[in-house]
Amino acid sequence: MPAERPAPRRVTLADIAAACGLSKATVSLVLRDSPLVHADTRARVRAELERQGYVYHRGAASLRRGGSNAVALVVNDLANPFFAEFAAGVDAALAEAGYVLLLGSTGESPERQQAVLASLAEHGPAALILSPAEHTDAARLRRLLGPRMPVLVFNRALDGEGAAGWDYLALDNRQGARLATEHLLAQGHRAIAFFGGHRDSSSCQERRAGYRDALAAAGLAPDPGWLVECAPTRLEAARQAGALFARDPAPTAAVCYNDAVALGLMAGLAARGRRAGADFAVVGFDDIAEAAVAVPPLTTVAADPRARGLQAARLVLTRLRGELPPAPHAVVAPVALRVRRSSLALSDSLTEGTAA
Amino acid sequence: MPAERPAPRRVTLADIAAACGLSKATVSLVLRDSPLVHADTRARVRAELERQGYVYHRGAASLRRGGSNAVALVVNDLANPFFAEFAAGVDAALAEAGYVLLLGSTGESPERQQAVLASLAEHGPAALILSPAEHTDAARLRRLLGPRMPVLVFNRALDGEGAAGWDYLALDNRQGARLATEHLLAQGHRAIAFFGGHRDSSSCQERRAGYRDALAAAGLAPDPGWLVECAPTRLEAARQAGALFARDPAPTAAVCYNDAVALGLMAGLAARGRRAGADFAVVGFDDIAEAAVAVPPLTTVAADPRARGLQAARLVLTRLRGELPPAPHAVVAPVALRVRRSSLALSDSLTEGTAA
DNA sequence: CTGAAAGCGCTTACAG
DNA sequence: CTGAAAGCGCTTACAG
Repeated sequence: MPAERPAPRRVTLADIAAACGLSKATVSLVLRDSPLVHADTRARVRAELERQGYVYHRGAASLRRGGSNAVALVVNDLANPFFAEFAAGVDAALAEAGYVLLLGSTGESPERQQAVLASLAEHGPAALILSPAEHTDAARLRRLLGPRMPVLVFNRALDGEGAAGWDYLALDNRQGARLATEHLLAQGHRAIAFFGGHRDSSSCQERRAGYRDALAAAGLAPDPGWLVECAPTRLEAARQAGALFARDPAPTAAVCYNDAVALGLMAGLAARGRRAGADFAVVGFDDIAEAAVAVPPLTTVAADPRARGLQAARLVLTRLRGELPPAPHAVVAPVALRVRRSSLALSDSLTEGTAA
Repeated sequence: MPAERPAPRRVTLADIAAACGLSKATVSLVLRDSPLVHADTRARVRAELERQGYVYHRGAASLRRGGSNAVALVVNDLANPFFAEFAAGVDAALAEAGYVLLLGSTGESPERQQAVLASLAEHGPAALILSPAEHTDAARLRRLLGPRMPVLVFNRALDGEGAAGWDYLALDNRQGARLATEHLLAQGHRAIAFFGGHRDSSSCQERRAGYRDALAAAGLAPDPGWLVECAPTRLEAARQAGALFARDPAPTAAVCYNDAVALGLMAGLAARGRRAGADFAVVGFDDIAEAAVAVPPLTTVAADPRARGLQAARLVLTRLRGELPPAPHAVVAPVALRVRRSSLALSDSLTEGTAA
């Protein structure tokens, strides 16, 4: 920006010190509320700081001290409500603690993830909260981040040597899928599919395990044809809906990998003349905002992403304060079933109930 | 993080220089791809950089050069899909240009906004993209940000001296509301309300102006009772729905301040036994994801927040390159009507059409 | 094509 | 309670 006046130099500690007839050292102590400084001096400095519109230069301070009040957050897709709410939670907790958020997103690409992290790492964040892209190579990540950066892995497990020593916050995927499946069993469904997700992602594996747990506890074995993979997006789910009915006996209900898939499935069912909640029961996972306003409203497993974000940030802050044991800390966040109308028993009708 | 080994000192330019038998200056030149350096030297340095896992220290570089590759983005609420998608667009464009995103959110509180900006400013971002909180005091903001920070104000106009010289990117609110209103007129509605928003926000004023434009062009004057204020949230809108029917003649359609309000109104209508799209026509503004899956699908004005984010970031990057005229640059982004089923003429039925 | 030196704005022992 | 000096890791003229 071309300025009229010849670039009004930035106000520094030296300016304040000179104006007060003090040394930079003393002004610096005032800035950090040192009790060493005489109250009168402090007041004088404070006034001058204010008068000149001084802005602290954190870069310089970080350089000198070797530290930073920035925390990096890298998610897959900020436009995904799950991650947006997660990020909002992280941001709130960090801001409260006086930290600043450096944000990046990867679009599920390990390559972009590497590039984004390299760029963020140059800013020397105090810690990293990472929701890893699919097929992340932990060893490669570790090479980039070095041995000392505190890392909290969120949502998807990272295996191998690389991830050793990194903290981990996950949803209780297994329990969530178990609850979802039990709910359908309780409504009389016996032929229950698990729909969507990629088999090789840790969260999908865990959710499938919970699904199997519940079936096994009910003495049922899932028909292999009831395990349908698809990308965790609405569009793909709508396209794959037909795969559920390829076999005989076809399922009468499905536990879905997540809400996006569940909503896509509901659209796919409609396109086939089937009504979710009436002809076919559906349960999702995540409880995104749309779940409540879908028609019929979607029964789902609530992950409370904002609470997860707060939790993640607090974990990291605790780690930074050195108050966490050195061993990697793994936390599994509880999850709850939110029952709505997409998962009625086959015999129930949808004509009851009121509009959303 | 307590480390086993006694804190393996960070690798610096000096280390690389020493290992290569060169000076720091030369290594620094290699880092910035200076053509001055001999190709062999460059290769040698590159290899050593890689071997030692060197990480550039941008803080130090910024301190010396006086510049930064960070851009700050401050929005009202990251959990709001409109802002989440906007932020995703900003992030994508910045990352592509090698910039890094510093994120903050204000929750519509001018106090928090002031605090968040103060915190971000200490990191010396190259520029700021700000979607201001309601009732922002531009002069106060200016005092905090100083005279030199390039600022792009998004979405809501800031008035007074304070905002002088700041760039501005807005939606074409007036035109959007006009399109929405014309659409309802074309379907035969004559008694059309403007529902939701706060009268004192610039975007609400603009949208109301577009609404009046369209009515005036059709030779109609809005009944004052058809201008209903309410907070731009779903819940408040649902509560206020009744206010539309307080007067006689009651409107048969409403242009809503945004989609959240429109969805709330649809729920409020349902609670009163009226069906949106059949008994009462509704149009929204924003085209959030839920608009397409609502029942009936919501006709709305598409703002394409992701595209706005890309646009905002590009504007700022152009400004930083000094390629924009010094005068403040104001851009009004076009907006388009997305016709769906919530805005049918009263006579139409909802039984036609296929599922979303 | 490469090096020696100064300096960006802060903080931190160390004196006094 | 306050000050002088060194140094964090880089870049930038200036020499050569």
